[in-house]
Amino acid sequence: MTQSPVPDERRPPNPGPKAAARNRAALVAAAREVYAEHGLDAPLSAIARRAQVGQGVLYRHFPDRAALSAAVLEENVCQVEEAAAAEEAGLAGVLGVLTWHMAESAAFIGLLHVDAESGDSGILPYALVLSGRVERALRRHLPDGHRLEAAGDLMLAVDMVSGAVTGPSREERERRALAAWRLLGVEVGPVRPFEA
Amino acid sequence: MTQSPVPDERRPPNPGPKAAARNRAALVAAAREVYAEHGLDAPLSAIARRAQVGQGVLYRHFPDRAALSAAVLEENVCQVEEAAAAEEAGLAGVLGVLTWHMAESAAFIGLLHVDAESGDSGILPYALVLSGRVERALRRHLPDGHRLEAAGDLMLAVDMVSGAVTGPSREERERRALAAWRLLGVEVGPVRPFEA
Amino acid sequence: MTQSPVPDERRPPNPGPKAAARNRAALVAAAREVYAEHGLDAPLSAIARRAQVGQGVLYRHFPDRAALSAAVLEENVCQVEEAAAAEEAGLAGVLGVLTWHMAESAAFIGLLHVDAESGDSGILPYALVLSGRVERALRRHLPDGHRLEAAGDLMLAVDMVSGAVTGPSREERERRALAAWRLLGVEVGPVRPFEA
Amino acid sequence: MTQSPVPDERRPPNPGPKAAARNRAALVAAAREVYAEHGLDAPLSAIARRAQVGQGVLYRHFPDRAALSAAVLEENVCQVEEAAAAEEAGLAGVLGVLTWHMAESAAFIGLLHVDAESGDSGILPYALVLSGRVERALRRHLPDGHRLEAAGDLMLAVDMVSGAVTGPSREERERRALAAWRLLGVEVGPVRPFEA
DNA sequence: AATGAATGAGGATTCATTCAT
DNA sequence: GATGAATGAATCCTCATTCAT
Repeated sequence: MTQSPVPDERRPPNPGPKAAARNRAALVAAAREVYAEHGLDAPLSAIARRAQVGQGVLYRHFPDRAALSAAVLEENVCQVEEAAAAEEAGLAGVLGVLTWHMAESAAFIGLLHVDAESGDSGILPYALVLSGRVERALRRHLPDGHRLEAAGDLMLAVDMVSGAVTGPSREERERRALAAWRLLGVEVGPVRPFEA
Repeated sequence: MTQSPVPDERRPPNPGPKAAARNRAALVAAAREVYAEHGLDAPLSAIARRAQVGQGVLYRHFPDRAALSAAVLEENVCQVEEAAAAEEAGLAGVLGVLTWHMAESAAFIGLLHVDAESGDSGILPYALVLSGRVERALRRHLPDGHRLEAAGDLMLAVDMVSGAVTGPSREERERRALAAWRLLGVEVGPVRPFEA
Repeated sequence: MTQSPVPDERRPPNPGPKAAARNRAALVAAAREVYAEHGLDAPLSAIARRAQVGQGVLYRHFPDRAALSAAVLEENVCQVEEAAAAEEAGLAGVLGVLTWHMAESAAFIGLLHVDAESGDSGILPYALVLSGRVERALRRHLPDGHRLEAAGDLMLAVDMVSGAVTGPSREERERRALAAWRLLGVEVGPVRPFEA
Repeated sequence: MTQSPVPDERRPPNPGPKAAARNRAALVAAAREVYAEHGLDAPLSAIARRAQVGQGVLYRHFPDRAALSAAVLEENVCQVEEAAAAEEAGLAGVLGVLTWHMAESAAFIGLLHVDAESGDSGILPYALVLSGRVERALRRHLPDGHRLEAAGDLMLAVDMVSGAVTGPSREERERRALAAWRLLGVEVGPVRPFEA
């Protein structure tokens, strides 16, 4: 029983390969939104729909669910790295950017925690890599003798804060994140995206 | 021709209403196990199967998924309350019991966080109630001037620790929880269930 | 993202467990028909539809595609065995029944050949068992000195005949099967189902 | 500012119409391999990929799935015809070549049987043509009074043998083909491709 | 003429939920 | 009150086919 789509009198226009890059970007953006609204288990079809793209396109760009989440997270991590690269940024500044992402999107919160939740997850190894990149970005600005200097403490703190960031609204999430950093005795700069 | 009360060997003997309580308990226990293994999204059918009970029984006792999770969490909270009721327990002691539950089960970790993740959730109000009960249990042993004394800080800390408790193994989870409490500058007693 | 079917104001009646046996039979019958019309790769949904049964029921009774095909084939093999068990039947008689099934259904033709075609197939082991049962049924009536007496020749001949049985119509298939047996120098009795 | 005819390194150099023939050949070869490995239902995309060719090229050369299979079969049939054309070849010799192809490729086995299996198939008429060509090639060497001389018997025998050729390995297939010819009382020459 | 991205229908499979027995 | 079968919607994923470049 071979597949045979309807003889197809009327097909939507095929925008051609030019759309490839646009589609990829649209998918990542859509994923970010959908993840934020419905969590990481949102149906892939919803993401494709929001990106105004066929399901097949999603699969072409991201072979599986993990690849898509990874792409979203990757973007966030890049922003943090760029913030760290700006020489004038102090630790507080970089943490501000990091915190902004935490408040912005439930996805970011969840993605750094994949390790525990899913045994099946193919994100795991990649999440570790990203986690390492975040750690390096932060540690670069960590003053000697800082209370999170000991090995492991820095990322544990990040985990703790992101774990505490729950709440239905963006504002509530930001409020909780700041309170969490305060409890840890860490100063955080203005909560904002990098250079936006 | 007398009527023969043969128990109809094709059907299990009707256990009578006595079984009701046993079933409920079996379901909660099964749910706890299944949640720990497969997370909170585990199929309900798996829980019924593990409890050796028909699917209908599950629905009789718990009208929806939320009710079942709530029942599991309820048990944990009770243990914490009992620990707090034991006069000799200090804050550290109660936190030890709380931490034990966090390490024991991924379910417990997740359940106090439902508020943010699920818009559909009917657990929310109940989770708040339980959260309040945990807070009262802890606050009862909170010495004056403790660094978590300010309103909100106590449960925020609990959230932070439980948010940091990720890791595939029980041991790893316990290790992370203790490290998290240490970062918060809070002393924790022996990690153990209440009176076991 | 949990599954949540429409709140469901109107559901078709649930016939209750009584229907289980009827459903299983309906599925096998439907499968036989659909296989005959569309081949072994026919969509399972078509079979469920023809059986007037939900897709889930199909999966409850037959965990995978192979299990369903096996059930169909099993029935055919049983008929051949019963034909062989009837003492008065000679080899020709049993071959007549076997040939009837070959002509009747493309499924039967294909199922004894699964070994080669599909690497993934879970039918394979079961097909071997069934093949053995057919062989024993036939060999029981094989006179000493018959030209197919040597090991392997009997089932090879069956394979050859069933392999030759192609043709869009039942009649064409029967004609070809008989011609094939004749080429092999084997006499075949009346082509008919067992006791029908 | 002269216009620089840099070949635009991002695009493969336009191979010109020369490539057309090469592509066609590559597709047929790829199809042969893929069919052998995955059966006749293998995805067309896999064939295009194996041929190192875009999907569009496949459609340019072969308007549908049937056309591609036909092309593969066509090549086989040509070999048989060439074998028959070599005067010194006896029937046994030609059958040897035919048998080699049967053993070589599951595709060849299947292709002569398309008539029955697929209602949709556009191959059917072409398969008949090819079947006729094979028959003429063989009959040319059929001695008077041969047991397959009667109309229809010759190709029926071919069908029977090819139908019996199942088995996962090339060797197993060859063994079965030879056993089948033996059962039919037909002598077969060395199993080999034509002039290779 | 070649490329390979986009499209979207279709098939497999899983589960929440109902309900006859 | 328990059982567990039936239902079918929803999701995942795969491909045949088209077509802009």
